Amino acid sequence: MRYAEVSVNSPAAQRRCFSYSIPPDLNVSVGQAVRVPFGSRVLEGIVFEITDFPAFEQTRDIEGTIEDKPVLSAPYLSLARWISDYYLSPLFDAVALMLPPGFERKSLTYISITGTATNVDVASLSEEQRSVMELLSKSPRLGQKQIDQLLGERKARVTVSQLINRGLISRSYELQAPRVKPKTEQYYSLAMPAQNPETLRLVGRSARQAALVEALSQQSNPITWKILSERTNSDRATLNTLVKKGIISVNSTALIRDPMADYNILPGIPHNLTVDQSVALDAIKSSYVVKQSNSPKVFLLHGVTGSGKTEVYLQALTEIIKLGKRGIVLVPEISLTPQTIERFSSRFPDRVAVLHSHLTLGEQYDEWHRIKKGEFDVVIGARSALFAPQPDLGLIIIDEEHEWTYKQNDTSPRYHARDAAIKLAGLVGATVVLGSATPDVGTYARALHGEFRLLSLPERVTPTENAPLPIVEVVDLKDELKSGVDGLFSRSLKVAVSEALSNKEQVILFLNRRGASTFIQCRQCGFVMRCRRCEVSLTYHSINDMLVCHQCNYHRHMPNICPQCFSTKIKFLGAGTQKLEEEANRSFAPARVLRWDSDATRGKGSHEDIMNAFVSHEADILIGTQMVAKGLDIPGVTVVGVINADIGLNLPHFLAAERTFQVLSQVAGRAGRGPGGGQVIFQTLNPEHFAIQAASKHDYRLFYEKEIAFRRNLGYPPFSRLASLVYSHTNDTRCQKEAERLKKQLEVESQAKGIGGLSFIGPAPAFIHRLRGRYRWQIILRGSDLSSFLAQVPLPRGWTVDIDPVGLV
DNA sequence: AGCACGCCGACT
DNA sequence: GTCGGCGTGCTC
Repeated sequence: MRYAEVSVNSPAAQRRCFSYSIPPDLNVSVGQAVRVPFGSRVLEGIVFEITDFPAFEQTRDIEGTIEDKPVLSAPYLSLARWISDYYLSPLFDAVALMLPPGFERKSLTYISITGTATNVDVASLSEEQRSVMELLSKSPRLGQKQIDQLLGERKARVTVSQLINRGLISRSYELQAPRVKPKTEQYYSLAMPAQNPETLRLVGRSARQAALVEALSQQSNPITWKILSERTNSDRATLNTLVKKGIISVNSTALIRDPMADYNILPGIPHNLTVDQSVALDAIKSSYVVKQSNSPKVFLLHGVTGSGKTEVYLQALTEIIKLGKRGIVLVPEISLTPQTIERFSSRFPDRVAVLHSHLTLGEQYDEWHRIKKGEFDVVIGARSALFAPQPDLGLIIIDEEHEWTYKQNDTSPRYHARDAAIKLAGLVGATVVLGSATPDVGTYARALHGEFRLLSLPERVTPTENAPLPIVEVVDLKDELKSGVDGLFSRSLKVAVSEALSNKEQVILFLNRRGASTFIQCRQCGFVMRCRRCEVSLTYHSINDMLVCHQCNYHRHMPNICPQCFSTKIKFLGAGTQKLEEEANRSFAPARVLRWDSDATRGKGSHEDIMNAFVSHEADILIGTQMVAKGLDIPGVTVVGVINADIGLNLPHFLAAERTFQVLSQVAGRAGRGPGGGQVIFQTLNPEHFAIQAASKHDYRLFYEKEIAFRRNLGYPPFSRLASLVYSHTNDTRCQKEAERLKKQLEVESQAKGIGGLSFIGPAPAFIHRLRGRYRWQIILRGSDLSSFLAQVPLPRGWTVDIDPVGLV
């Protein structure tokens, strides 16, 4: 007897496999999808291992296979295992990332009437029971869902159980039918000549059938019903009859749902490389032939905006394709625009697949299967495209590797695509190229330590030879206030904008809105209220007029005067895009102002539309939040103003400075992409803050040195690892109690196991304290190997774990 | 997730 | 006494 270790599609399975026996007549191999009994139900599972000895003694038989061939290969099973172990997610959640779109199938419950139900005493039944029996008398088998709809879920479950106990009905379980299939189109042609005596005999006296046969006999090639029905006034019934009689034959042809169908791709040619680009490309190329060695196969391509990283990616892909291998390119969701897709497709016409969540399920399904067949050299997509089944994978490129969107933080598994990519590359022997103008501090540290290889592109390459990076002016808003300037625009910004407008040039005004109006800052001296222990800014809660640290739960009263300069001008800061729009209209009339944020896009159409309107100079000033910071080159823009450069600094999170630096660097890169050069103005209350200084000087190294020192002092990553544990419950007090209880338990367990270097921050209310009617409290763990420690501690229901969290939870 | 079991308060 | 509320535990 042989046994299979199966990852089962049930949250109950957690990170384990379950052991099943393989019936002798069933052919099962590793990576195959199977149907297995689980409790009273039948579930989908993936075979991880086949053994002679089961890990668990009482095994049940595998019920059957779902497809003949394995759906996952060995490296992907290993990757799923790693994701599950490292991010502490259920194994099947990790597996599900790699399955074909729509492959995951739920278990469905069906209710059928039993033989004894015919002569039942109707009077002995309750009203609900009677209504269920009545519904069942009409159709012998019903989905549990239909009964839920009739009575409401809770009542339905109870009533069904009662009827089962009385032997009147029974339950059965089945796997949901596949949600997507290959799309086919039917082509019709005559199976025998129209004038054949046999044909005439079969058609008989039917005029309609004769007309249809006649119409088809005019066609030399098989045609679709759609076209056929336009040429005749036949109906489908006639067609079906003729098919049944064997006069007409049907051919099914697969129809590919192609997301690239609407693109008109013109082939592009490689650009000449600069010296720096060539050096980078050669280094990447040389890694292709190295089998597996000590030298890292991960590269960090650090290049300022406009330094030609994409050209290096494209040529690195060309080189890997020459070796008969293929690549995957990950870009942040927001950058996955038609422009980006065209840029890659034009270099590899018809050899680029696109994968992202806005495709229909059918398109995703077809792309996935074509990728698996090896039809594409390059797959481009957002985070989850990493798991595309690209055969002979040789190169993974992650553009803008510092972007937070590479971390999945809302649903399990809470994985980071960069780290998963490095793991996958190790498993298949591929090279990884991480690219950024502002690398993640952790990534840069690994590159400096030689774990990754650092490649630099310090110069801009633009059509207008060596266009320098724009000059950034940092304006101290405290000075403006002292000089009596009221409102959102400093004197410098006003002058710059007015000049640009009179030259018929365009302006972008950037407002960093995240976390606005919840922190407290002195308008006189710029002092921000922070937690003494955590260094993060305190968040204002109007309910009790208190300031709260969202990491350690430190509370204090709202001060009336600034603790630093004793001014009374201490208050919440923050302005919305609407307010900015109004003020821009007032100050710069008659300039045309266009607002770009999530509110504006909801009403006026897509991001595309707004962007196109601005590019074609239908507006003079573009106002926006994060969205305007992303990669579009608009030659007409000569002035970029950042209204509140320091708002990001005050997010209650240790990544606040890094985030601010990244956003400001990106914004500063927006200006001066055209021949006229550009001017950037940062307005801030903290002109001397290193994140703002470094961004204004386009100096990554300056930022990095200060930031890494800060991280070292406080023991934050990369000098430690973090895990965030969030407990969610409808009752706030209970939430707090449970969080405190678990913290104590974790402290006790870590001491009992002799694990040192572990510290606990909190418990405290999570940044988003209340979400969908439930309160949330969090504990932050700091240490080195958090996954293996936490794996040993069983967490009660209601807890979620996030390893290496980014952003605010 | 689902489903069973078991333990308490409001009714025929 | 029983029905039905929901906390707890189990699924190879």
